[in-house]
Amino acid sequence: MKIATFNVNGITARLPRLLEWLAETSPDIACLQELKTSDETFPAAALRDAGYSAVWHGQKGFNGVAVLAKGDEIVERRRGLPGDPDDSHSRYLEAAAHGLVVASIYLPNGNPQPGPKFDYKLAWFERLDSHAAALLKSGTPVVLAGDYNVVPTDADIYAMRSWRTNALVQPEPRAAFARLVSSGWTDALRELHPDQTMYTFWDYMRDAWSRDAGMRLDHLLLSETIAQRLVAAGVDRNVRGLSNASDHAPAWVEIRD
DNA sequence: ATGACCGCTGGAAGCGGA
Repeated sequence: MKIATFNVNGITARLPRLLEWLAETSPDIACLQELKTSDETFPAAALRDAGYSAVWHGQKGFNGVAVLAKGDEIVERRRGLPGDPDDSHSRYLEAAAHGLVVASIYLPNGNPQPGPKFDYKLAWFERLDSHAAALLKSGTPVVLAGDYNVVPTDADIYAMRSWRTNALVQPEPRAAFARLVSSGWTDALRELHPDQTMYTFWDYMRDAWSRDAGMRLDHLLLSETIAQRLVAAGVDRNVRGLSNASDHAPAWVEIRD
């Protein structure tokens, strides 16, 4: 079974590329981020025609997350993280499909830092940490997949020089990510590819793609019973090189049945 | 090298993104 995550950077603009990618790679479950559209304008019919059921939490203009599952399997479990009733951003959606629980995560970017957006990022991370602990405690097989907006280590970015003050590489979100992983999750891409660059994002600016000036921002964290079944993990880099591409490429894991 | 690219909104330039 293949589970993927893809920050589409606008599902309206990206729909042709998204449908191509689904047809070519046929993930059983796909988590999407940055829909940048409202619930009413989510392209559910086109995805259904492509063979996928979906749950989604849209937001006009920015944010927005969805989970797709092959067939009619998907059931929504939760929209939004517990812990802050005033949080209006569409950044967390949890669903059950094909015998798993899967969450689509779009962690706040946090720039500029320091500042209120960075504080929001760290607070959101704490709420994710608490909820992830509750999921682990339940014993359910879980995949937490999405755009964490964290470059975990210096090995996950082409160069630190022009990003040193950026929220993506600060010690606090890095520590939060490391703490989350060490609480019982497996960072699937790093687990199977400890020494390779596994970039998932290349900036539109400064010819980042052609220079391979990328970074690893999109992660799939596996609970223990899923991690034991992990057989492959990768990034569909070619998707980033297409015309009208998102600035992220899909990342995926293959789980033994 | 603080470089100027995208998508979206609104109906122009500005915001948010990373």
